[in-house]
Amino acid sequence: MPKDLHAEIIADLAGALNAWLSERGDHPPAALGLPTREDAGDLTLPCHPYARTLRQNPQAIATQLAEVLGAHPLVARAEAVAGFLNVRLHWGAVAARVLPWALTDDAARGRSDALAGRKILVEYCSPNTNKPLHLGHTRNIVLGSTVAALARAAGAEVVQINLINDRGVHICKSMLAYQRFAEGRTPEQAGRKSDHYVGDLYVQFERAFQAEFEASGAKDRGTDKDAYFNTESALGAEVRRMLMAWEAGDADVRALWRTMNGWCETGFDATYTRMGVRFDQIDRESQTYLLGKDLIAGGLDAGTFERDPSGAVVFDLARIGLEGKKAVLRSDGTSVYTTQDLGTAVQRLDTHGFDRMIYVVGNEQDHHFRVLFGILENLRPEVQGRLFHMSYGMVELPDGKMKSREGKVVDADNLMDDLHALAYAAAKERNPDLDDAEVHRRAEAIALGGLKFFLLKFAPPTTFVFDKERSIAIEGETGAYCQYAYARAGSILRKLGDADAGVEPDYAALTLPQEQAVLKALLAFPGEIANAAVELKPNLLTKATFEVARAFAGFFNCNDARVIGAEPGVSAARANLVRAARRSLAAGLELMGMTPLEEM
RNA sequence: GCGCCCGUAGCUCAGCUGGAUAGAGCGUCGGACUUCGAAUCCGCAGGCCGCAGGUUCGAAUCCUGCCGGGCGCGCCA
Repeated sequence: MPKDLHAEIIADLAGALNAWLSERGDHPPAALGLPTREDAGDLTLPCHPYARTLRQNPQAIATQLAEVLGAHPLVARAEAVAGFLNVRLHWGAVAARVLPWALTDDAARGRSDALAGRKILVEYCSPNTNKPLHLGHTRNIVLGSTVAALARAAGAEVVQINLINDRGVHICKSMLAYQRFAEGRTPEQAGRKSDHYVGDLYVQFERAFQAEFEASGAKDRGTDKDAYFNTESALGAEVRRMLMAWEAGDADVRALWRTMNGWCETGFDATYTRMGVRFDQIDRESQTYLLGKDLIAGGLDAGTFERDPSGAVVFDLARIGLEGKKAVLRSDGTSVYTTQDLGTAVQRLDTHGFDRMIYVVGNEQDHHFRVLFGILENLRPEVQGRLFHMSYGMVELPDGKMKSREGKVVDADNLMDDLHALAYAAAKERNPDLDDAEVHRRAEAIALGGLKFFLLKFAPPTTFVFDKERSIAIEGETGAYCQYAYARAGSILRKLGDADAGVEPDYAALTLPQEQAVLKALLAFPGEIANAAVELKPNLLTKATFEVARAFAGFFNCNDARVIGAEPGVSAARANLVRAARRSLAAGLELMGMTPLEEM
């Protein structure tokens, strides 16, 4: 079982403090934490909370506790300052415990049992089959796949699900455009990636509809576009006719639908492959959209739902502290989006019996998920606390937010091509004589790694502006910086060879600040990763990995801390420090779906 | 009108289950290559934590009210 050494050391010290405290009555357990002040040492305990129960001032308590810890072998110094107990660790002694652990224990690679034995479903991506994936999907995919990887590292059994929206009006628009404008051409004949080809048709439809709308003069009569589509529009009528034909199972419509969805999904698969993601389960709305009706009927009998005067079945949102009523079945008996979401969730509960189901969906649907979860908890009380909406903010462009209706989107494939081109140019400049295929391989690793790191480094709720140049930069808190640290660590070890084989490492000699910084980052790594997994905060993963990289860079550049040329025992100890850093770095990169590079 | 999210250094963002003198990256300025990769590293400067109250020994963090920005509030998906 992975061992979080940092937690263990803290628990060890806290145990001594708690023993002292409990001899003097009931007190909250000692919460040793990281100090905010740089000169306060390595661990700190505020003693103010004990002042009342011990009837002593905090400084006096801290002073006595300092004496308790002073004798501990891992403690170099314990002192009381302004009511705080500050502990400075004996880093030589700590190093002797940290490095053997960091080189072998799975915890140093981010593995934990924080979610051991749990079954976790992660639904993400959720594309529509009428246009290619865009930057928003990219954030979604990177968040979803990383959360899945983190959960797996934390010991969970993970099922990654992609729910494909493959039916509905928008699909019919592309299909109609195909019939009208495509002259039977396939994507191959048109020379287009197949999902882009379908997207082109969708745009053609929107253009034709816009022209029809403008020519109709409906706008001057005060009719907006949506209303026009649903009432007057000839194109709108055709789309609706096609949707009805689809629902009736019309053979020709179904055949075209299958073909065009196939084009889309084939194109998506290429994008997923390039991004390095893979799903365990594909759900298609064409197969799930009728689910939920039985559930509604049952809930109606049980009193969860009620029938309103028009005949629709509704859920009273007052039951979950919200206002209004949510229709779960139209008055004509047909289902709404929520109907199938309910059905799909219950089906997954029955087939998987999950402990957690995580929906990775943008924050514009926060309300929808509050309602959905509220209804589900009424229908199936056992899901309480098991449903999570991993809500995330929009990605904006340097010149404003994305608007798909205005065609103002960044296509995911094009974006990756752009980043690759930028990374390639930089790599080529650095390595003009290197084999071109190898330059491309490195450029791809830097481009995709940089993209993922950049998308993960922001807390999920944060809306941010995507910056291509920054995303592949090596300076600062970036993916390439972490890859570079990994490569430089490898460079030392290659040069070192087996020079330290059989040499007893002198860990007690690792007392330089640059060495301690690496040890600290290694110690903190597992806890951060486990936290990232449990709290659904992938930005903790980028942070923890970056901290290892940064500490290592400081060590690497320190001339007093050279591996090669140092006294043998010291050299061996430092070599193991490098190996340990490289091991944790590799783990961090892997969890983010990034490719480590031996040379850059 | 109601709900949710956000407001922190010139810029982009962490920190938000309360702890000391609020952090990181970028940018600016100044340093470090005869030595393991200078694509790096080190340092300086830079803050009414949107505003005003409240709770507390202690508030960026919790509560209330404002101000500013975003997203929602459908028998759409």
